[in-house]
Amino acid sequence: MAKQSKTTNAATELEAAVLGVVWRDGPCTRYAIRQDFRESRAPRWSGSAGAIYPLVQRLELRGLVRSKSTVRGKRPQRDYRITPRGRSVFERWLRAPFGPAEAALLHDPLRTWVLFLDALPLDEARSLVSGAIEVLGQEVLRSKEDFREHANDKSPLSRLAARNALLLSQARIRWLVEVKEALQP
Amino acid sequence: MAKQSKTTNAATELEAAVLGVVWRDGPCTRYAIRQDFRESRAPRWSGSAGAIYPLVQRLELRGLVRSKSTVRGKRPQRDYRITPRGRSVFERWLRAPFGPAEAALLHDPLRTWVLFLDALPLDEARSLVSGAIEVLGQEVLRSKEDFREHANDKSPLSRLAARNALLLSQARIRWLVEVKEALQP
DNA sequence: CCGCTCATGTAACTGGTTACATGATTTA
DNA sequence: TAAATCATGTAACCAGTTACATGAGCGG
Repeated sequence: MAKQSKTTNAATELEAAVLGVVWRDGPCTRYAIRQDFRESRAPRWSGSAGAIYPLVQRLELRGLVRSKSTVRGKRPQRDYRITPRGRSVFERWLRAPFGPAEAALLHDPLRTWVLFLDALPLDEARSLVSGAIEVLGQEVLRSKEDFREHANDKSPLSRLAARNALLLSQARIRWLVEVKEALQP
Repeated sequence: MAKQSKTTNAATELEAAVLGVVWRDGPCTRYAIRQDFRESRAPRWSGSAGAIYPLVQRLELRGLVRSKSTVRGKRPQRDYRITPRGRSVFERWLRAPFGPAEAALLHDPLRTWVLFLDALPLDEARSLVSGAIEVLGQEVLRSKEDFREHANDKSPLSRLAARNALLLSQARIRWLVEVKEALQP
Protein backbone atom coordinates (compact mmCIF):
# COMPACT_ATOMS: atom_id res chain seq x y z
CA MET A 1 0.00 0.00 0.00
CA ALA A 2 1.27 3.49 0.70
CA LYS A 3 5.04 3.54 0.93
CA GLN A 4 6.69 4.22 4.21
CA SER A 5 8.88 7.24 4.46
CA LYS A 6 11.86 5.58 6.06
CA THR A 7 14.01 4.72 3.10
CA THR A 8 13.79 7.88 1.03
CA ASN A 9 11.81 11.04 1.37
CA ALA A 10 8.63 9.48 0.14
CA ALA A 11 5.37 10.61 1.63
CA THR A 12 2.18 8.77 2.37
CA GLU A 13 -1.01 10.17 0.93
CA LEU A 14 -2.03 11.88 4.16
CA GLU A 15 1.45 13.27 4.72
CA ALA A 16 1.42 14.65 1.21
CA ALA A 17 -2.03 16.13 1.69
CA VAL A 18 -0.90 17.82 4.90
CA LEU A 19 2.20 19.17 3.17
CA GLY A 20 -0.09 20.41 0.43
CA VAL A 21 -2.34 22.24 2.85
CA VAL A 22 0.62 23.82 4.61
CA TRP A 23 2.08 24.79 1.26
CA ARG A 24 -1.15 26.29 -0.01
CA ASP A 25 -2.44 27.96 3.14
CA GLY A 26 0.88 29.47 4.11
CA PRO A 27 1.79 29.61 7.81
CA CYS A 28 -1.01 27.90 9.62
CA THR A 29 -1.72 26.10 12.85
CA ARG A 30 -2.29 22.40 13.09
CA TYR A 31 -5.79 23.22 14.14
CA ALA A 32 -6.34 24.94 10.80
CA ILE A 33 -4.97 21.89 9.00
CA ARG A 34 -7.44 19.74 10.86
CA GLN A 35 -10.27 22.05 9.88
CA ASP A 36 -9.34 21.68 6.25
CA PHE A 37 -9.75 17.91 6.44
CA ARG A 38 -12.85 18.11 8.56
CA GLU A 39 -14.60 20.49 6.22
CA SER A 40 -13.62 18.51 3.17
CA ARG A 41 -16.33 16.12 2.09
CA ALA A 42 -13.82 13.40 1.28
CA PRO A 43 -14.49 10.61 3.75
CA ARG A 44 -11.00 9.15 3.86
CA TRP A 45 -9.67 11.15 6.80
CA SER A 46 -11.48 12.61 9.73
CA GLY A 47 -8.85 15.21 10.52
CA SER A 48 -8.69 13.89 14.05
CA ALA A 49 -6.22 15.53 16.38
CA GLY A 50 -4.67 12.17 17.10
CA ALA A 51 -3.75 11.87 13.45
CA ILE A 52 -2.70 15.41 12.60
CA TYR A 53 -0.68 16.51 15.62
CA PRO A 54 1.77 13.61 15.70
CA LEU A 55 2.02 13.59 11.91
CA VAL A 56 2.98 17.26 11.74
CA GLN A 57 5.43 16.66 14.56
CA ARG A 58 7.07 13.94 12.49
CA LEU A 59 7.15 16.19 9.44
CA GLU A 60 8.99 18.79 11.50
CA LEU A 61 11.49 16.20 12.75
CA ARG A 62 12.17 15.29 9.14
CA GLY A 63 12.68 18.93 8.30
CA LEU A 64 9.75 19.16 5.91
CA VAL A 65 7.96 21.86 7.85
CA ARG A 66 9.09 24.31 10.47
CA SER A 67 7.13 26.16 13.10
CA LYS A 68 7.32 29.46 14.83
CA SER A 69 5.65 30.18 18.14
CA THR A 70 3.49 33.20 17.67
CA VAL A 71 1.47 34.67 20.47
CA ARG A 72 -2.01 35.67 19.56
CA GLY A 73 -3.17 37.61 22.60
CA LYS A 74 -2.03 35.60 25.57
CA ARG A 75 -2.18 32.11 24.20
CA PRO A 76 0.85 30.72 22.43
CA GLN A 77 0.34 28.85 19.21
CA ARG A 78 2.52 27.32 16.53
CA ASP A 79 2.37 28.39 12.94
CA TYR A 80 3.75 25.92 10.48
CA ARG A 81 5.14 26.53 7.04
CA ILE A 82 6.72 24.27 4.50
CA THR A 83 10.51 24.19 4.14
CA PRO A 84 12.39 23.99 0.82
CA ARG A 85 13.06 20.37 1.57
CA GLY A 86 9.38 19.78 2.33
CA ARG A 87 8.51 21.54 -0.86
CA SER A 88 10.76 19.21 -2.84
CA VAL A 89 9.34 16.11 -1.16
CA PHE A 90 5.87 17.41 -1.92
CA GLU A 91 6.76 17.97 -5.57
CA ARG A 92 8.21 14.50 -5.75
CA TRP A 93 4.89 13.15 -4.55
CA LEU A 94 3.03 15.25 -7.10
CA ARG A 95 5.18 13.73 -9.81
CA ALA A 96 4.61 10.16 -8.64
CA PRO A 97 1.53 10.19 -6.47
CA PHE A 98 1.00 6.43 -6.47
CA GLY A 99 1.75 3.27 -8.31
CA PRO A 100 -0.69 1.99 -10.93
CA ALA A 101 -2.09 -0.39 -8.34
CA GLU A 102 -3.31 2.37 -6.06
CA ALA A 103 -4.38 4.75 -8.75
CA ALA A 104 -6.17 2.15 -10.72
CA LEU A 105 -9.35 0.87 -9.20
CA LEU A 106 -11.41 2.81 -6.70
CA HIS A 107 -12.94 1.00 -3.82
CA ASP A 108 -16.68 1.34 -4.11
CA PRO A 109 -18.60 -0.13 -1.18
CA LEU A 110 -21.65 -0.30 -3.40
CA ARG A 111 -19.77 -2.72 -5.63
CA THR A 112 -19.19 -5.07 -2.71
CA TRP A 113 -22.78 -4.67 -1.76
CA VAL A 114 -24.24 -5.44 -5.18
CA LEU A 115 -22.04 -8.48 -5.46
CA PHE A 116 -24.16 -10.23 -2.86
CA LEU A 117 -27.51 -8.76 -3.67
CA ASP A 118 -29.02 -12.03 -4.86
CA ALA A 119 -29.05 -13.17 -1.26
CA LEU A 120 -32.27 -11.15 -1.05
CA PRO A 121 -35.57 -11.55 -2.88
CA LEU A 122 -35.41 -9.89 -6.28
CA ASP A 123 -38.03 -7.27 -5.63
CA GLU A 124 -36.49 -6.27 -2.34
CA ALA A 125 -33.07 -6.01 -3.94
CA ARG A 126 -34.51 -3.80 -6.64
CA SER A 127 -36.10 -1.45 -4.17
CA LEU A 128 -32.89 -1.23 -2.17
CA VAL A 129 -31.06 -0.24 -5.34
CA SER A 130 -33.68 2.44 -5.92
CA GLY A 131 -33.00 3.75 -2.45
CA ALA A 132 -29.28 3.90 -3.15
CA ILE A 133 -29.96 5.81 -6.35
CA GLU A 134 -31.88 8.38 -4.37
CA VAL A 135 -29.10 8.82 -1.85
CA LEU A 136 -26.62 9.32 -4.65
CA GLY A 137 -28.96 11.80 -6.26
CA GLN A 138 -28.69 13.97 -3.18
CA GLU A 139 -24.95 13.56 -3.34
CA VAL A 140 -25.06 14.94 -6.87
CA LEU A 141 -26.89 18.00 -5.61
CA ARG A 142 -24.30 18.56 -2.93
CA SER A 143 -21.50 18.31 -5.46
CA LYS A 144 -23.18 20.83 -7.72
CA GLU A 145 -23.58 23.18 -4.80
CA ASP A 146 -19.95 22.65 -3.93
CA PHE A 147 -19.04 23.44 -7.51
CA ARG A 148 -20.97 26.69 -7.44
CA GLU A 149 -19.30 27.70 -4.20
CA HIS A 150 -15.94 27.62 -5.94
CA ALA A 151 -17.20 29.26 -9.10
CA ASN A 152 -15.21 32.43 -8.51
CA ASP A 153 -11.94 30.96 -7.27
CA LYS A 154 -8.87 32.15 -9.12
CA SER A 155 -7.56 28.61 -9.25
CA PRO A 156 -9.89 26.12 -10.91
CA LEU A 157 -8.67 23.21 -8.79
CA SER A 158 -11.27 23.24 -6.04
CA ARG A 159 -13.95 23.50 -8.66
CA LEU A 160 -12.42 20.55 -10.47
CA ALA A 161 -12.40 18.54 -7.26
CA ALA A 162 -16.11 19.13 -6.89
CA ARG A 163 -16.49 18.16 -10.53
CA ASN A 164 -14.72 14.89 -9.78
CA ALA A 165 -17.21 14.12 -7.05
CA LEU A 166 -20.08 14.98 -9.36
CA LEU A 167 -18.92 12.79 -12.24
CA LEU A 168 -18.22 9.85 -9.96
CA SER A 169 -21.65 10.06 -8.37
CA GLN A 170 -23.33 10.28 -11.74
CA ALA A 171 -21.38 7.28 -12.97
CA ARG A 172 -22.49 5.30 -9.93
CA ILE A 173 -26.09 6.27 -10.51
CA ARG A 174 -25.94 5.16 -14.12
CA TRP A 175 -24.40 1.92 -12.95
CA LEU A 176 -27.11 1.35 -10.36
CA VAL A 177 -29.73 1.86 -13.04
CA GLU A 178 -28.07 -0.91 -15.00
CA VAL A 179 -28.07 -3.04 -11.87
CA LYS A 180 -31.76 -2.43 -11.41
CA GLU A 181 -32.50 -3.42 -14.96
CA ALA A 182 -30.42 -6.57 -14.60
CA LEU A 183 -32.48 -7.50 -11.55
CA GLN A 184 -35.70 -7.80 -13.52
CA PRO A 185 -37.28 -11.23 -13.08
CA MET B 1 -16.46 5.11 10.37
CA ALA B 2 -17.56 1.50 10.18
CA LYS B 3 -19.72 0.55 13.14
CA GLN B 4 -18.41 -1.83 15.72
CA SER B 5 -20.24 -5.05 16.23
CA LYS B 6 -20.42 -4.94 20.00
CA THR B 7 -23.78 -3.41 20.65
CA THR B 8 -25.96 -5.29 18.20
CA ASN B 9 -25.26 -7.77 15.45
CA ALA B 10 -24.00 -5.16 13.07
CA ALA B 11 -21.17 -6.07 10.78
CA THR B 12 -18.28 -4.05 9.44
CA GLU B 13 -17.81 -3.99 5.70
CA LEU B 14 -15.08 -6.63 5.74
CA GLU B 15 -17.05 -8.83 8.12
CA ALA B 16 -20.03 -8.59 5.83
CA ALA B 17 -17.93 -9.34 2.77
CA VAL B 18 -16.50 -12.41 4.48
CA LEU B 19 -19.96 -13.54 5.47
CA GLY B 20 -20.99 -13.01 1.88
CA VAL B 21 -18.17 -15.14 0.53
CA VAL B 22 -18.93 -17.91 2.99
CA TRP B 23 -22.60 -17.68 2.12
CA ARG B 24 -21.98 -17.76 -1.60
CA ASP B 25 -19.16 -20.28 -1.81
CA GLY B 26 -20.70 -22.74 0.57
CA PRO B 27 -18.45 -24.61 3.00
CA CYS B 28 -14.98 -23.25 2.42
CA THR B 29 -11.68 -22.86 4.18
CA ARG B 30 -10.35 -19.58 5.40
CA TYR B 31 -7.64 -19.97 2.84
CA ALA B 32 -10.26 -19.97 0.11
CA ILE B 33 -11.80 -16.83 1.58
CA ARG B 34 -8.40 -15.18 1.47
CA GLN B 35 -7.99 -16.19 -2.15
CA ASP B 36 -11.26 -14.54 -3.02
CA PHE B 37 -10.03 -11.22 -1.67
CA ARG B 38 -6.59 -11.60 -3.14
CA GLU B 39 -7.90 -12.34 -6.61
CA SER B 40 -10.39 -9.52 -6.48
CA ARG B 41 -9.08 -6.37 -8.09
CA ALA B 42 -10.60 -4.19 -5.40
CA PRO B 43 -7.72 -2.62 -3.56
CA ARG B 44 -9.37 -2.15 -0.20
CA TRP B 45 -8.33 -5.42 1.39
CA SER B 46 -5.32 -7.54 0.77
CA GLY B 47 -6.83 -10.74 2.10
CA SER B 48 -3.92 -11.07 4.47
CA ALA B 49 -3.93 -14.03 6.81
CA GLY B 50 -3.56 -11.70 9.75
CA ALA B 51 -6.87 -10.13 8.84
CA ILE B 52 -8.95 -13.12 7.77
CA TYR B 53 -8.05 -15.78 10.31
CA PRO B 54 -8.82 -13.80 13.46
CA LEU B 55 -11.88 -12.26 11.85
CA VAL B 56 -13.40 -15.63 10.97
CA GLN B 57 -12.55 -16.84 14.45
CA ARG B 58 -14.52 -13.94 15.88
CA LEU B 59 -17.42 -14.64 13.55
CA GLU B 60 -17.50 -18.19 14.85
CA LEU B 61 -17.46 -17.00 18.46
CA ARG B 62 -20.44 -14.82 17.65
CA GLY B 63 -22.20 -17.80 16.11
CA LEU B 64 -22.36 -16.35 12.63
CA VAL B 65 -20.39 -19.16 11.04
CA ARG B 66 -19.57 -22.66 12.13
CA SER B 67 -16.78 -24.95 11.09
CA LYS B 68 -16.27 -28.64 10.68
CA SER B 69 -12.89 -30.32 10.68
CA THR B 70 -12.63 -32.29 7.49
CA VAL B 71 -9.59 -34.31 6.64
CA ARG B 72 -8.41 -34.00 3.10
CA GLY B 73 -5.80 -36.76 2.81
CA LYS B 74 -3.80 -36.55 5.97
CA ARG B 75 -4.00 -32.86 6.68
CA PRO B 76 -6.85 -31.54 8.79
CA GLN B 77 -8.60 -28.40 7.64
CA ARG B 78 -11.63 -26.40 8.69
CA ASP B 79 -14.56 -25.83 6.42
CA TYR B 80 -16.74 -22.90 7.34
CA ARG B 81 -20.34 -22.31 6.52
CA ILE B 82 -22.77 -19.59 7.47
CA THR B 83 -25.28 -20.21 10.25
CA PRO B 84 -28.92 -19.06 10.21
CA ARG B 85 -27.94 -16.32 12.60
CA GLY B 86 -25.05 -15.34 10.37
CA ARG B 87 -27.37 -15.35 7.43
CA SER B 88 -29.72 -12.97 9.19
CA VAL B 89 -26.91 -10.62 10.20
CA PHE B 90 -25.72 -10.69 6.62
CA GLU B 91 -29.17 -9.85 5.32
CA ARG B 92 -29.43 -7.03 7.82
CA TRP B 93 -26.22 -5.61 6.38
CA LEU B 94 -27.56 -5.99 2.85
CA ARG B 95 -30.58 -3.98 3.86
CA ALA B 96 -28.55 -1.20 5.49
CA PRO B 97 -25.05 -1.46 4.14
CA PHE B 98 -23.90 1.96 5.29
CA GLY B 99 -25.10 5.34 6.30
CA PRO B 100 -25.36 8.10 3.71
CA ALA B 101 -21.98 9.40 4.84
CA GLU B 102 -20.15 6.27 3.84
CA ALA B 103 -22.10 5.57 0.71
CA ALA B 104 -21.97 9.09 -0.51
CA LEU B 105 -18.62 10.27 -1.69
CA LEU B 106 -15.89 7.96 -2.89
CA HIS B 107 -12.35 8.69 -1.94
CA ASP B 108 -10.43 9.32 -5.12
CA PRO B 109 -6.69 9.81 -4.57
CA LEU B 110 -6.56 11.57 -7.92
CA ARG B 111 -8.87 14.22 -6.51
CA THR B 112 -6.43 14.95 -3.68
CA TRP B 113 -3.64 14.99 -6.19
CA VAL B 114 -5.27 17.41 -8.62
CA LEU B 115 -6.12 19.74 -5.77
CA PHE B 116 -2.45 20.66 -5.44
CA LEU B 117 -1.41 20.43 -9.04
CA ASP B 118 -0.71 24.12 -9.38
CA ALA B 119 2.34 23.64 -7.23
CA LEU B 120 3.97 22.47 -10.45
CA PRO B 121 4.60 24.31 -13.70
CA LEU B 122 1.52 24.24 -15.89
CA ASP B 123 3.00 22.23 -18.72
CA GLU B 124 4.41 19.63 -16.37
CA ALA B 125 1.07 19.32 -14.61
CA ARG B 126 -0.63 18.84 -17.92
CA SER B 127 1.72 16.07 -18.97
CA LEU B 128 1.28 14.33 -15.62
CA VAL B 129 -2.46 14.39 -16.16
CA SER B 130 -1.95 12.85 -19.57
CA GLY B 131 0.04 10.08 -17.93
CA ALA B 132 -2.74 9.43 -15.46
CA ILE B 133 -5.23 9.24 -18.30
CA GLU B 134 -3.13 6.57 -19.95
CA VAL B 135 -2.94 4.51 -16.76
CA LEU B 136 -6.69 4.72 -16.40
CA GLY B 137 -7.08 3.71 -20.03
CA GLN B 138 -5.33 0.45 -19.24
CA GLU B 139 -7.59 0.07 -16.25
CA VAL B 140 -10.56 0.34 -18.59
CA LEU B 141 -9.17 -2.47 -20.70
CA ARG B 142 -8.75 -4.68 -17.65
CA SER B 143 -12.33 -3.99 -16.59
CA LYS B 144 -13.62 -4.89 -20.03
CA GLU B 145 -11.66 -8.11 -19.94
CA ASP B 146 -13.03 -8.80 -16.48
CA PHE B 147 -16.50 -8.18 -17.83
CA ARG B 148 -16.03 -10.66 -20.65
CA GLU B 149 -14.73 -13.27 -18.23
CA HIS B 150 -18.07 -13.21 -16.43
CA ALA B 151 -20.13 -13.05 -19.60
CA ASN B 152 -21.54 -16.53 -19.11
CA ASP B 153 -22.21 -16.47 -15.38
CA LYS B 154 -25.72 -17.42 -14.38
CA SER B 155 -25.81 -14.54 -11.96
CA PRO B 156 -25.17 -11.12 -13.49
CA LEU B 157 -23.63 -9.73 -10.31
CA SER B 158 -19.96 -10.32 -11.03
CA ARG B 159 -20.45 -8.87 -14.46
CA LEU B 160 -22.09 -5.85 -12.91
CA ALA B 161 -19.19 -5.43 -10.52
CA ALA B 162 -16.82 -5.29 -13.47
CA ARG B 163 -19.18 -2.85 -15.07
CA ASN B 164 -18.96 -0.65 -11.98
CA ALA B 165 -15.19 -0.57 -12.28
CA LEU B 166 -15.46 0.27 -15.96
CA LEU B 167 -17.89 3.14 -15.52
CA LEU B 168 -15.90 4.62 -12.66
CA SER B 169 -12.67 4.53 -14.64
CA GLN B 170 -14.32 6.11 -17.63
CA ALA B 171 -15.77 8.85 -15.45
CA ARG B 172 -12.33 9.56 -14.03
CA ILE B 173 -10.85 9.72 -17.49
CA ARG B 174 -13.48 12.19 -18.63
CA TRP B 175 -12.80 14.22 -15.53
CA LEU B 176 -9.06 14.24 -16.14
CA VAL B 177 -9.67 15.47 -19.67
CA GLU B 178 -11.55 18.38 -18.16
CA VAL B 179 -8.68 18.95 -15.77
CA LYS B 180 -6.24 19.02 -18.64
CA GLU B 181 -8.35 21.54 -20.49
CA ALA B 182 -8.60 23.71 -17.41
CA LEU B 183 -4.82 23.70 -17.15
CA GLN B 184 -4.36 25.52 -20.44
CA PRO B 185 -2.35 28.72 -20.00
C1' DC C 1 13.23 -34.33 -5.21
C1' DC C 2 12.37 -29.54 -6.00
C1' DG C 3 9.40 -26.03 -6.03
C1' DC C 4 4.64 -24.50 -6.07
C1' DT C 5 0.16 -24.30 -4.08
C1' DC C 6 -2.85 -25.41 -0.16
C1' DA C 7 -3.63 -24.43 4.57
C1' DT C 8 -3.03 -22.66 9.19
C1' DG C 9 -1.34 -19.63 12.35
C1' DT C 10 1.11 -15.67 15.02
C1' DA C 11 4.03 -11.40 16.17
C1' DA C 12 5.19 -6.84 15.38
C1' DC C 13 3.77 -2.90 13.45
C1' DT C 14 1.04 1.13 11.32
C1' DG C 15 -1.89 4.54 10.41
C1' DG C 16 -5.31 5.89 11.62
C1' DT C 17 -9.79 6.33 15.05
C1' DT C 18 -12.63 7.99 19.37
C1' DA C 19 -12.54 10.05 23.49
C1' DC C 20 -10.85 12.79 26.82
C1' DA C 21 -8.62 16.88 29.06
C1' DT C 22 -7.23 21.67 29.32
C1' DG C 23 -7.53 26.42 28.74
C1' DA C 24 -7.84 30.90 25.97
C1' DT C 25 -10.71 33.72 23.01
C1' DT C 26 -14.79 35.16 20.74
C1' DT C 27 -19.59 35.74 20.20
C1' DA C 28 -24.46 35.86 21.37
C1' DT D 1 -21.72 35.43 31.55
C1' DA D 2 -22.60 31.36 29.12
C1' DA D 3 -21.73 28.88 25.10
C1' DA D 4 -19.27 28.12 21.04
C1' DT D 5 -14.95 28.09 18.78
C1' DC D 6 -9.83 28.12 18.69
C1' DA D 7 -5.88 25.55 19.91
C1' DT D 8 -3.11 21.98 21.89
C1' DG D 9 -2.25 17.60 23.43
C1' DT D 10 -2.57 12.49 24.95
C1' DA D 11 -4.32 7.66 25.98
C1' DA D 12 -6.65 3.74 24.58
C1' DC D 13 -8.08 1.37 20.91
C1' DC D 14 -8.84 -0.81 16.28
C1' DA D 15 -8.68 -2.84 11.79
C1' DG D 16 -5.94 -3.78 9.09
C1' DT D 17 -0.86 -4.64 7.17
C1' DT D 18 3.81 -7.23 6.39
C1' DA D 19 6.49 -10.76 7.58
C1' DC D 20 7.45 -14.95 9.35
C1' DA D 21 6.94 -19.95 10.50
C1' DT D 22 5.20 -24.53 9.76
C1' DG D 23 3.93 -28.37 7.19
C1' DA D 24 1.12 -31.33 3.86
C1' DG D 25 0.21 -32.48 -0.95
C1' DC D 26 1.14 -32.32 -5.76
C1' DG D 27 3.10 -31.67 -10.47
C1' DG D 28 7.13 -31.51 -13.30
